[in-house]
Parts: sequence; structure tokens; C-alpha cells
Amino acid sequence: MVTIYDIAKMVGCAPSTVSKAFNNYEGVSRQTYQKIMEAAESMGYTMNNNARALATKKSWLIGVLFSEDAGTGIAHPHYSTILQSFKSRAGEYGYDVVFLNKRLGNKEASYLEHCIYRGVDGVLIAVGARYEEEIQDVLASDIKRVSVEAAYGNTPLVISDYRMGSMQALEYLYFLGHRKIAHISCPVWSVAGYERYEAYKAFLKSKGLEENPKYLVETNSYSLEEGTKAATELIQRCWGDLPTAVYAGYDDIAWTAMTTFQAHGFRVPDDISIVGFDNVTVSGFTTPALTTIAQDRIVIGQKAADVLIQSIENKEMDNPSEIRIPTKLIVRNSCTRID
Amino acid sequence: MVTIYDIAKMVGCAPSTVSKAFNNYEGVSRQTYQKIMEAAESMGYTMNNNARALATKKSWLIGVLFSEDAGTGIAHPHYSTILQSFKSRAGEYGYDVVFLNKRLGNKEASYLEHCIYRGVDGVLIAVGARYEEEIQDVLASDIKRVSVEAAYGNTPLVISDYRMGSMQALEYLYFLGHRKIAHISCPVWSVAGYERYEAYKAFLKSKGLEENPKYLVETNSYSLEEGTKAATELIQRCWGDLPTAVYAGYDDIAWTAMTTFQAHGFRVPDDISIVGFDNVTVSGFTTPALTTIAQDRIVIGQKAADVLIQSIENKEMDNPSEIRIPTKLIVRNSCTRID
DNA sequence: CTGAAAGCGCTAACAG
DNA sequence: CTGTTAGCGCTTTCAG
Repeated sequence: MVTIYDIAKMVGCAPSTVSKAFNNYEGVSRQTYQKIMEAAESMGYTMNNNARALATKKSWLIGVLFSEDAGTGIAHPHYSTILQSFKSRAGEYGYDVVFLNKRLGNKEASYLEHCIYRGVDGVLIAVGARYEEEIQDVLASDIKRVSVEAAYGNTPLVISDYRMGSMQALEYLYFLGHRKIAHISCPVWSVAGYERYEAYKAFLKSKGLEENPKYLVETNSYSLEEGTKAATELIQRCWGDLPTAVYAGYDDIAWTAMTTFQAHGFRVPDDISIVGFDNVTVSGFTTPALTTIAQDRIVIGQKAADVLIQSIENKEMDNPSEIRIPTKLIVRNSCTRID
Repeated sequence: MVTIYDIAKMVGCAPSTVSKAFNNYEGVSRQTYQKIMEAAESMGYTMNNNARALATKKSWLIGVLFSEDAGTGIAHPHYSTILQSFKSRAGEYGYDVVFLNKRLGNKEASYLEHCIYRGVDGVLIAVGARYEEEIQDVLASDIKRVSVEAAYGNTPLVISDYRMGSMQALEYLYFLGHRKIAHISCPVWSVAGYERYEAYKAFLKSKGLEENPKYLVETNSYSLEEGTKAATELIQRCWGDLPTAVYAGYDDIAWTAMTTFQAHGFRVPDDISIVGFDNVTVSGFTTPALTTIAQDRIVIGQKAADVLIQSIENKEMDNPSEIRIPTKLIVRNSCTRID
């Protein structure tokens, strides 16, 4: 392994000078700087970050806290897309991203212990509010952090504007003439579920529409079956008085609900209009193609990285505790005008 | 920050003794071991891995090499599921997983440089063969590694048995009486695409069926449009002599192809049977539900971790250069018997 | 502008 | 069984 000592010897200067050169500190003449760089290049020098981290107490490492539950971890497209984007942005600043486990060597440990063990400069929190307990010690610590999922005390939060998205969906349906609008909610223990649900109620109130309990069905998990179950339930409960439109909490259940309606002989959008949320890839290929609300996960990941790194580097900023990313209505063919 | 010196002082022993205790080395009496652990506990000690790594040249860190291309990076369900599983398994062994960027601080760098910078103990390679050039320096190095995507020289490879899967799909169709079987291939620049394509040809030959070029359509990318395009193409090319079944390279194109056939008035499976590959979640909810080949990504991730870590820890093993994970036929409703 | 020296927290011989 | 000592590779005063 090539070290700064090797370079110093080769160039004929002190190791500390080499260090300064690599850190672009002032106080190194152009000449020696040049010689150092050439020597480093020719000898194949790469800095050892462990040594650097030990000396500086800065690891250039960001930890990510992911739930390992099926359907909510990295394997969920929502989070993996955000993570991908976060990682790219963090990389631009010189930070690497490491997954934090809940064990240390062979024994159980807390996330906080793991943060200390790795000396991370900050963490990305991507676990839902249900798991607050597991991360409470890091929340209580002074580790820099950002969340993309739930509001944790004074932890900055970067998340889609679910209220805005819901309004876009609902206003659109309203505009098309729909007044009997049902809602299939995401699980309300998730921020996404809760906020969309609240927005739905607020919308009804704002339009002077009555809240028909028959038109509201809550799901308990993020699985595709929920759409099927919800649609079936809706059909049973509302026989003879079916809603003319449904606002589904997210695309997966929107399209499985759509399929279910169709299987029962209802035409979409002629008999019933459907709007989803998320604009997942699938939505463009269903029959009919699904009208939905797009959320910008790339931007979420980038902003989260920006916020976290600014906080790590103590850049003066107006530390916004909550950043909402705008959503967008994507009109396709699952909704129609009624009179 | 609490260090082993603090603990040593508290307990009244030498720092090295504390170190030994934490590493479970022999030569520490039960008594002092106990006292050390208690002190550590009460003082809230957590080991500093940077220091440890500096001294031992072992980081307990595994790097992952992911392509950042849309559709093939972490955001792709295939890889994210494998990664999730890999990370869990690695965690059990005490290793953390870090994403490797292609830059160092503010300047471009190679993956190898980044490996050295972080001092990773090994790497998981999850980039396709197309990107071999980007990683060739790590392939040429003596860094321990495992691949889950392509065969890179003597790098151990853990991957589904695509040939087996293809045979399961094709034999099933054959069993149902199909003789005119088309294939919509994945891009052949990917291992998955190439092997499934080869298996298709081998199957035809083994059954004495002629290779009808009209029945073979190759896709150029992993996007859903490809299924639509391929099905349209198939319909045009084979008008009057349509295949009775199609083996699609993966589920996403299988179901968009299915939708396309339906849109053209063909019934699935009555007019045409379809088998996919992957068993993605969506497949269970299409109309009809898609018959497909399941691959076990959880096992792939685990095995990859096992192989890599064994190699890191120099466990004697029969260093299998290629591990194929069995696939499974999932029968649903997109195929029917013909006579 | 450059160098000497101490130290970051831990491990690894080697003596005792 | 326990302690001493000398690093691991880099940064950081502080003199020169």
C-alpha cells in the first residue's frame, strides 16, 4: 500500500506537506504540489479513508436506516428509487452511503451504536412511523439526520406533497362532474395513507359533499390483494348506489381494483372512473391506462441529500424542517366526464 | 467519545487487555473480562471501527457495484431484492454494505480506487456485462468478489438457472400440446436474455421443431413498451400463421404483450398461451393471471453473501465458480391445452 | 512555504 | 494471565 510517507520520500518533502497538498490547503508551492501529484499518480497512491477518519473524526459516510420488512425496505420501488437518487447526489458531495444493520459483529446492537461504530456523519431515515421505537436513540442523539418517510420531532423531512396530490386527483374528478367519489385509502398508519385520507375528507367538506361512510374503505397493508378486496367490498356495500369515481391511495391498488370492477362487469371509465397515486411504470400499460398522480422520487432523494449534507457541513441554511415536493396529475384513460 | 483507555483506567488494567476482551481472545480471566464488560456498558462504550480497521486492515465493509442506469440499478426490483437479502445475510456475519461511487471527493476515480479508499473487504458486482470496462481494474485486482449478474473471468457467479427455467416454461407448453411456440427475448446483451434465448433454440432442436425466424423477436431494452412492440410485430409477421404460444423473456413484457394481443382481439389463453419469467408481483393480478417462472432472489442474495464472505475469510471451500439457483414453474391462467 | 512531532483509537507482538 | 510498546496512515499544531 502506498502511503503519504512513500510519496514524501520520493518527492523529498515531509509527509505533512503531502497531506496538505491533497487537502488543497494553502501553503504548498506550485512546484512541490506538482511534484507530489505526479509522484502520487505514478506510484498509484490512493488515500486511506480509515486513517483519515480516525484523525479527523469525519468519515464521509452516510448511514441509511431501512426497515427490513417485506414491502417497505429497499425492495420497495418507492424507497429504492429515492435511495438511488440520494446516493448519487451524496456521491457528488464526496459521501458514500452505507446500510446500517442492527447488530455489531455477533451481537445485537442499536442503530445508534452502529452509527458510532462506523462513525457516520449523518443518517437517512427511511423507516415508517410504526418503527419509531427502533430508532429513538438516534433521534435522541445529536447525529445529523433527514427523513423521507415520517416526521420525527425536529428531524427535517423531505416528502411529496400528498395533500396537493390528493387535491389534484379529487379536483380533477370533480371537474369531470363526479360527486359520488369513493376513496380506497393506503394504510393510515403510514404518512402517505394518513395524509391522503385526511385530504379526501377535507376535499369533501370544502365542496359541501357529505361524507358517505360506505364510500370509504381502508386497507391494512401495502399489498396488491388490498385493491381487489377493497373493490369487492365497495361493490357489495354500495350495490345500487355505486360511486361514479374512486380515488385510490396508490397505483397498485388502483389497478387491481380496476381489474376487479371489470371482472364484475363494470366498465372503466364508462361506469366508474379511477385515479391512482404514484405513477408507477405499470400504470401506463393497464387497460385502460391509469390516470394518476406522479410523485418525484428523484427530487426527493436529491433534496434529502442536500438537506442532510448542508446540516453535516454546518452550512448556514434556513433549516426548513419540512420540504414538500410537488406532485403532478398524469391524465390517461381511466376517468371520464359524467353528467 | 469513550475509548478503551477510559475503560482500562476505570477497571485498572491495560488497554490491550480491554482490546483482547472485546475480541474474545483467550488470555483474559473471567474476572477482568466481567469488569471490563460492565465498565463498557456503564460508560456507553462503542468500538471505533475506523481505528480498528486502520490497525487490522480489515474494514468489515463490503462494497457494492451497481450500475446507475435507469432500469438496471438499485431501483430495479430484481437487484434491489437481491441486495436486500445480501445485506441481511452479510449483516449476520458482521459486515456492512456500502455503495461504491465512481468518484473520490471531488474528482473522478475508478471503482478500484474507491475500494482501496474505503478499504472494503470485498465487493458484490451487480453490473451487467455491458459495463465490464468500468470494473475491469477491480477484476484485475486481488479484491475478493462475487457477481450476481455476469460471469467475469474467475469471479464466482451466483445466478438463477435460466436454462432450467426456460426448459420448465417450454416443456410445459409442449406438454399442453403447443408446437408453434414463439419467443420474445430479453435483450441478448444481458446474461438473462442470452441464456433464455439459447435455451429456446436448444429446446426446439431437442424436440425436432424447426426454428421459425418469424417466431423469434428480440427486444432491445428492459422497458415495458418492448412487450407491446414485440406482440404487434408478431401479429404482423405471422398473420394467418400465428404461434399458439409465446415464451416471453420476462414478466413485464409478457403481460404487456398479453394486453396487446387482447387489444387486437385475441383471447388469452384460448387463442394464444403465454408464459413469462420472474414471477413479479404484478403477474398474479393480470387478467388472466400470468403463468411464469419464479426465480429465488432471496436465495441468490444469501448465497452471494456466503460465497463472498467465505472467500474473504479464507475458509476452505470448494470455491464453486458458478452457483445456479433453481427456478420454479408457477402455473396460473395464461396457458391452455390445445389439440 | 516546509518539516518535526504528537496524536486519533485500536491491535499485535513480546515480555513479564 | 497482564502490561509495554510500537505502529496502522493521516492530520494538525507549532516552529523554523
